[in-house]
Amino acid sequence: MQLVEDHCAKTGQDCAHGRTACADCKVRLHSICAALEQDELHALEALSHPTRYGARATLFSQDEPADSVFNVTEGMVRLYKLLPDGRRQIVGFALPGDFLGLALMDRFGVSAEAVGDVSVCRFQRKGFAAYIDTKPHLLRRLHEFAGHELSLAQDQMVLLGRRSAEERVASFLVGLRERLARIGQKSVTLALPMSRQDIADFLGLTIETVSRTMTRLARDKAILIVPDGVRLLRPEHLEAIAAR
Amino acid sequence: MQLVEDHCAKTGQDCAHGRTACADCKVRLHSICAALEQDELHALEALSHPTRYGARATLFSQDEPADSVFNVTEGMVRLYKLLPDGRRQIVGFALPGDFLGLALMDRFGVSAEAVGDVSVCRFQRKGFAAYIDTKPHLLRRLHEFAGHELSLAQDQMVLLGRRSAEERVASFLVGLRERLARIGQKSVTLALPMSRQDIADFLGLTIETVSRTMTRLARDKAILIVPDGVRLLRPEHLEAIAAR
DNA sequence: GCGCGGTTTTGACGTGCGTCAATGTCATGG
DNA sequence: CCATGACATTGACGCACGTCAAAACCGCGC
Repeated sequence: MQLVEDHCAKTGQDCAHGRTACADCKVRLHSICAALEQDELHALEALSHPTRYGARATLFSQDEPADSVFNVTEGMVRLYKLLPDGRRQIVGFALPGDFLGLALMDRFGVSAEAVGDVSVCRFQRKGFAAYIDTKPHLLRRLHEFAGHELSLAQDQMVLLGRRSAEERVASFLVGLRERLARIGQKSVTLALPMSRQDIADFLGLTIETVSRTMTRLARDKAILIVPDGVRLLRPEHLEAIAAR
Repeated sequence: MQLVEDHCAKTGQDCAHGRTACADCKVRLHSICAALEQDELHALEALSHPTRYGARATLFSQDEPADSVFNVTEGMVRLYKLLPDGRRQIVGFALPGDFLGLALMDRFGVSAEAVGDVSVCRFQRKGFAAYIDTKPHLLRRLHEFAGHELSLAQDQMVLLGRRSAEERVASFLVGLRERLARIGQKSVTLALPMSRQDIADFLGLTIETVSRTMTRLARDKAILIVPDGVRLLRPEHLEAIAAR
């Protein structure tokens, strides 16, 4: 996943580090931009509709026709499924550089909401697909990306099916840290813009269990709970719990 | 997912119905063969190494280099992940027509074992990739297939994170029935070649809970437990529980 | 038939996490 | 400054599912 670095080295821009979008590359195709030449990037950008969403805004919702594809450029998006009785499972959080609705047919099957304020590049599905058809190597890249997502989903299955509350919370923190590091934020202090309810719905727990578990980790000096986030005091310890 | 039907109508063979492979199509590309012309199918078949595995044989295992791609033609394969302490999560069961190792990079991250006896077409990853590069429409198909798998994985996350034991078992039975129906076995009597331990590890439960839950469903006359399988007596009832 | 090993079922009991409810924290706004 | 409301934490308690252990079942070989 050094792809952005590649691209940035090539263009001399720092679109990877979360500050601004490239002057020549508003679209944040972190995981695939290295496969694209400059003119291809521009072509893709020309197709995109840059859009902003406020906190809690809905990008799309399950069972609705999926006529758009999104590339997140700023902020965080929660992807979730609702059961008829209101139970919710968050199936993922999308960060800058992530694609939404890529590997989809005609329905999403998943809903997406902005966690805080969010910027995206939206594409008409049809136009996007048509462009991709002209760039086979780009399609391969997208396919690899889908494989990566599938692998994350499988890890999440293990977490939900077989791990204790403590292991879930530790994996969550460590996993988030890794993802943030990959897009240029390598701090040991993690921003957690999502609510405890979101974390609980992601980890298959309740608010209370998440809260108690974090308190316990804090008591053990593994983390420090700060406003809107967490500082990892003993990342090795968390990793040990997560890898268990 | 009527694709096999399309292909079979075209070729006049009945490769879809689980009896034999097509005379002209040993490879069972259920989900993609409709995208292929006859000569393309033959080209693909020429690349394949038909292989048989006995019960419990390992097709590949997590952390091992993934140099092959598999197309299941007969039998059932369990895909699972192991935690260091031996806990196991089955992330899926592969049926005839399914691909294994498709959307993968250099490692599988997942292990695969034959449940009973299994036949597959194995491909060298490199050769397979090279062939696919010459057929962009085939790659698109594979990509759609990956999207379908991702969607199944997300459903499984909801199941593991938010559903009761009864809901898990009912969804499992109904889901398996649907998948079997799609490959031509439309009976209300399901073969369950996998052990209770497998079912438990798939559903994030224990053997005992699976057993008790099935017994309860049987007492309620929703199912009838038969040797190595289950007959669905009131599928609507199960579907109601599963959809809940 | 009988014994044997593996799997499944059943029962009695334990516990990790869920539920319910009270309390604390913090931002917002009058 | 206090009132308000949203969210997070904490505590007391309950329950669905896990654990442990004892049958029961089911080929399979002799």
